[in-house]
Amino acid sequence: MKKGHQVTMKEIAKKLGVSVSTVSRALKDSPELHPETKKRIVEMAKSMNYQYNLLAQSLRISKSKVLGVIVPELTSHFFSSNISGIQDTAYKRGYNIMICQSNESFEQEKANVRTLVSSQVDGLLISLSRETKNYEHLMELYNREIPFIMFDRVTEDIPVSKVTVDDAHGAYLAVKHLLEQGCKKVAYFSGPEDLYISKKRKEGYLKALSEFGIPASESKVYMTDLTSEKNREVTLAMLASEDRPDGIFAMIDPLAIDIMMVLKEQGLKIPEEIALAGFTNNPTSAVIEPSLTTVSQPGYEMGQIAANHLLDQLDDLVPDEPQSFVLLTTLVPRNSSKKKPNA
Amino acid sequence: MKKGHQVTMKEIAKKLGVSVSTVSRALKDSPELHPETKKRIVEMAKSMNYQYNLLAQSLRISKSKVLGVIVPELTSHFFSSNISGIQDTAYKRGYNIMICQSNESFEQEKANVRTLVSSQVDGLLISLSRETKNYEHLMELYNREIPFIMFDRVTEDIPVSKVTVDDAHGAYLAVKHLLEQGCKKVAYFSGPEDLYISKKRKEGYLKALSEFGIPASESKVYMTDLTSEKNREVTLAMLASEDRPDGIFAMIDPLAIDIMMVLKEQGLKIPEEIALAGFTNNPTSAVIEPSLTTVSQPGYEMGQIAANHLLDQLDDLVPDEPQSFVLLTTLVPRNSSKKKPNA
DNA sequence: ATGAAAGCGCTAACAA
DNA sequence: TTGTTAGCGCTTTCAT
Repeated sequence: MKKGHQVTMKEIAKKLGVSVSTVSRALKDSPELHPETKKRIVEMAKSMNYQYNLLAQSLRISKSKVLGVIVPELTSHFFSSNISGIQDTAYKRGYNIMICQSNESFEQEKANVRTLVSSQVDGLLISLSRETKNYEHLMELYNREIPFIMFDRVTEDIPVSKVTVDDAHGAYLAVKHLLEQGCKKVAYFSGPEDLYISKKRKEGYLKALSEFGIPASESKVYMTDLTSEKNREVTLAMLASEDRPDGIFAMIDPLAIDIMMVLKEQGLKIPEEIALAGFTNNPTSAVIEPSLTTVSQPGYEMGQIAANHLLDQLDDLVPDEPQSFVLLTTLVPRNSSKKKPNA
Repeated sequence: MKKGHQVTMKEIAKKLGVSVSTVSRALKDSPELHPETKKRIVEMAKSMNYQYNLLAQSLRISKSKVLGVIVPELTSHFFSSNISGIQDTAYKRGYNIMICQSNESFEQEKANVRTLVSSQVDGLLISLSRETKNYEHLMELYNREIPFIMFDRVTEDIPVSKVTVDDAHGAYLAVKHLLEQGCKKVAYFSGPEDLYISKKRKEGYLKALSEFGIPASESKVYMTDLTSEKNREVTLAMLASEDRPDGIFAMIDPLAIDIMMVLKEQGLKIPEEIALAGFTNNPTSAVIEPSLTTVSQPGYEMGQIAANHLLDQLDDLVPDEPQSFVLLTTLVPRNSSKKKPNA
């Protein structure tokens, strides 16, 4: 299937007996043009159904007005919120976005970076895959001075701007809340150890424990690769453990929900026998039963801020020095943790 | 912030004392080249950190290898599944995707079409906004012979390929199931009347009723604009109605879930007093309580099929005639409707 | 097996 | 106020 012919400036010029530059100027609404000529050209363009060729412009001005976005997966509500924020913001500022998903694969992520760079995106917004522990591909972007920033799944090893939430504090709020509800033995269910958010949220967990004078124990930290199978397996292992926890803080909501399913299936009362809190505030968490206590993470706003900052950098509206944006999280107490009626 | 310099073929050519055409041929692995020259060039390119400029290629060959995608919203699980399928497929076949969201606005959708066309996408995949009742912008694409196809939210007024599910049949399955469970008065909760899926699913609803010898009544059809407020309002109106339904088929899961919330809040037993079924099979539906009976709609596969078909058209692998892909849906019976233990 | 040259559609410095 | 010209980075036909 071949595309139909597209009208070019050249054709408009010919029809009107003017030069292409004049057409270009008229269509750009340049002031140094006779209003009459401008009018004729604009009208002719409209009548010929002229459509600007952004590709040609991009090549000429060495700017594509396209932002590349790489996320681990498109179907997670959190990431699609991010993208939504990025897309709306970019669009408002005259940019389009090109999207890739790494599917949590390091190799795929590297390939994504490559194609987006080849496509001449003006900048990139990246959220790292679970597998990414080596940052050479990012270092290369950095060395080649291709503007990019990271969000949510970031690394501190690369000196670029980052947009995250106060992961440690959010986790602290959740765990503190569980302790305030009377939990004595709170477990932390964590994703892969080297994930930035796994670490940060653990910090908050430990801080809350220590504040309540509870000695931390590695036996209360449960690690999963975040697949449903593993989540289930680890939860069952926890239930079978000698010193069964009476409260759980899960690193992300989907994990918390998997845990909840197992607890319910095993006939445990939530929150009476075991309280539960997550992190993200996915839509599901509000409607599940019992409703899930969680920490809200403003995905859409993160996307907006990330995109605006990157575009500000591109437009030299802000200094080039990397900046860190840390968004606030808030605790959303719900029934999965409320042991006390007044809480 | 300015981007760093990018190496071009010209520079490689100069360094090696060959012509640009030779470099181009080497990098394309053209057979009519001395293997030795080819090797030298490829190695030089690597050592100079050469990155292909897809933009320049696109302009030259009049193909961007980019697909444009327009969806009503990015954050819905169904649409992000579609996009995921489209992205994976496109990527595998050497294409990138550019994404826009219409935010359910007709004006925005028209603007999206315009920018994507300006960006010289090779083809478009479109799912219509709720507001779209006028198809001139699509007709223009059609007349300008820009390949595009529609998915999920389609219109029959434009002769292009479409990817949908058997909406009517899926709805029929759901309603039949409710009737088999003993419901006597089944209501249909519908989105905006002129939406393709509203109409199709109503067809299925009516068919099931007639098969069970139940006279259809417009008073059992409840219309909402799908906002949570309106959903709630309409549900309350239904509960207050004289002849209260004992079963509800909701056009999409999010609507079903809003309805469920109101029913639970009003103290109604689901499914005993009122049974409920949705359509889409969102992840939430499986974990909510009671779990929601629904019709599964393969979003990812729809995206794959849509993208593959469009690319097949672009590559002349299939005839240009519009084709309709109707994917099968299956009933997913869950607790929100199971009145009989053996069902 | 390789090079020269034209050109994709546009912009912008320079000329007139 | 408008035109001429060169060129963005690449591909491809036509020579050699």
